[in-house]
Amino acid sequence: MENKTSEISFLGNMQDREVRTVESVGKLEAGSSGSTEMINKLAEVHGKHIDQEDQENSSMPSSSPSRIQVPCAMEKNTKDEISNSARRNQEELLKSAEAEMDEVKGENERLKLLLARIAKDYQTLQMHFFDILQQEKTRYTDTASSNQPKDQEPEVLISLSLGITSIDQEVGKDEKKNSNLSNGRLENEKLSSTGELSLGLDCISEPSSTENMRNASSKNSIAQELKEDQQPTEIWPPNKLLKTVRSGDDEVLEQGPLKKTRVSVRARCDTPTLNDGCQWRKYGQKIAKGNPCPRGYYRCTVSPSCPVRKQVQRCADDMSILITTYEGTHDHPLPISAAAMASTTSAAVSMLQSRSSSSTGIGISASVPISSSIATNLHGFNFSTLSQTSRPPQFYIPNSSISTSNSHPTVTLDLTSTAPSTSSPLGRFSSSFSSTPRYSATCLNFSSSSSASLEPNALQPFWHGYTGYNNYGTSAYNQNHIGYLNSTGKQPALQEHLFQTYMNMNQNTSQQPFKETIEAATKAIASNPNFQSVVAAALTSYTGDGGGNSGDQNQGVGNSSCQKMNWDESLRANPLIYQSSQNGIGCGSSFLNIKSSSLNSPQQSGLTLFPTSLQLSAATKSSAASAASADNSDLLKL
DNA sequence: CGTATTTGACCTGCGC
DNA sequence: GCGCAGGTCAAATACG
Repeated sequence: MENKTSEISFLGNMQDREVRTVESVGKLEAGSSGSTEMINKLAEVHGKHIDQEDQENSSMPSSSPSRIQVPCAMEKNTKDEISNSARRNQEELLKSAEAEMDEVKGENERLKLLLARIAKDYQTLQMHFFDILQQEKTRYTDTASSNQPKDQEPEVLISLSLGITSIDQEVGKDEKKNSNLSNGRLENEKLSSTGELSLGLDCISEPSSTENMRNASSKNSIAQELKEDQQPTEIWPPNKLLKTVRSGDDEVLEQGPLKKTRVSVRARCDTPTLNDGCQWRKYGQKIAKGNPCPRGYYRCTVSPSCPVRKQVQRCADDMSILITTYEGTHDHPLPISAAAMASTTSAAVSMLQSRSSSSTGIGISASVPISSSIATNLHGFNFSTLSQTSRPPQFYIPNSSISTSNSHPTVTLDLTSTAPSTSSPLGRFSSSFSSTPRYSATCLNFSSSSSASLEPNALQPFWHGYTGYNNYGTSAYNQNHIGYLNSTGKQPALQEHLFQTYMNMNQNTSQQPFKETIEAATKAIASNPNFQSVVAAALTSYTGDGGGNSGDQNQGVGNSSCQKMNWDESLRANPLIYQSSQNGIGCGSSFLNIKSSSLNSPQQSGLTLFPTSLQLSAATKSSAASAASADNSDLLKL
């Protein structure tokens, strides 16, 4: 709405400019020897007809701002007194004014069209949002009454729309696929863990999100315990079965001895860690086999009980690439920067799970629409389960892939899209599977559309994210987060040393020219740590005081709990917002868009899981234009 | 002094 | 059962 308001204001200014232009022309004519023809012409252009009689008879200025008055007596006098040269000059001025007016008029028309389009988009989005809410509500009612007898808590909405999968069936096939495709790039990433991955927006207490998380729970539990209503999703409390998740509790979903799905993000990042919108505390570091760079272990500190952890490691082959692996589910609301990523990663997880649910998922090559905020911001990653009914705009991330290991599904998002042609993402991601045969997996190769495809909707997630977080205190949180990262830019000495050494070595050699300006711009934005702050500032400017979290911005973890509580209170005080934020509805949720390259399985289950979002298309990997157009078309479908 | 990071020890899971 | 590797814990250390 703020954008629209801005457009309206801008349009109003332009209209005012037009009026002023006409008025100035009228004054010019009135003050000199302007002919009545020109005056009429001007008036007609402006949509106002000035008849001859008015021009000749009226001696009083009209009260109407659009009416151009020419004193007759004065005009007659000027005809006699002003020379031809002066008349020509004024005619020239008149012509220039006409031209200016025409230009302004054209611009005005363009702005009108833009405004109409924005209004239409907004209306569409709003309708879509309400539709999602309605369907979520309906689903909650249905599942609570039939499928979830154990859930006594009304807050718990159980929805099986996402991730009811059975990966087991594909394990062998996946292994075979992986062994063929492996090349060693992801050797650093451990792909052994399985189960559910859900990071980000989805709070456990949130009904739909809880449901979604259960839906996203691991293949084993679903396949083997399909009849059991509650699917535990948390692995840290081992072997405990989920009973009921209560709203507002710090409890996390518990699950059996199942491992969680992981989402691995590969991104070129010159900072120690990706600014993913959360606050992390490092609790360990290990030298992983085959990689000189140590792997850092972080846990989320936004909430004391938050089980989400991540692993950060530089890629052995290319130390400019930072591999961040997320695991777990946030039990707290997330800032907008993190929320913007939630839908993307959840889409990736959903992709994995939907694929896994299929019995014929050998070697699926698919593209997953990724929130452009990932590519443009690289600041936030959340794994929130999505409502199957939501159909947010889709964005494509180059070189992203989903790889399901043997009972250890891993989603890999490759954001290192600078040189898609240099190495196939398929081969790149398959390497780890050969090196770790026990983790054989099917590599879901996402389309490697160039980053240019992200351009058209670059800020779309922020728009959506803001709509879902307008009471969230996003500004303060983001700024706080930025300050935190800046102040805690420390890095493991070895890792930093290795990386800095690498950067120094490649500083002169890695600056190969970009072939596409857009791609260069996208990369620049992605690598710019200040981009988030700019976006946050922009959002703040739109929202004003969006929430009560306008406190210290540069404080780190110390005040995070306070802010978290504020968010919790704020969100829970507003169930609608809270729900939407938890579902990622308002965060530019992205959905899977399976592309046709070697798509072996039609993914009936995937379609079932994402009836409205999953699309089959024939986009090619290198077709940035087609991807962009697809993005636009998807946006229109909202 | 409080908090975050470091780092060695310990635990766990998997393969042989 | 043993060894390896990943992952976690917690005391020590660093930092503001």
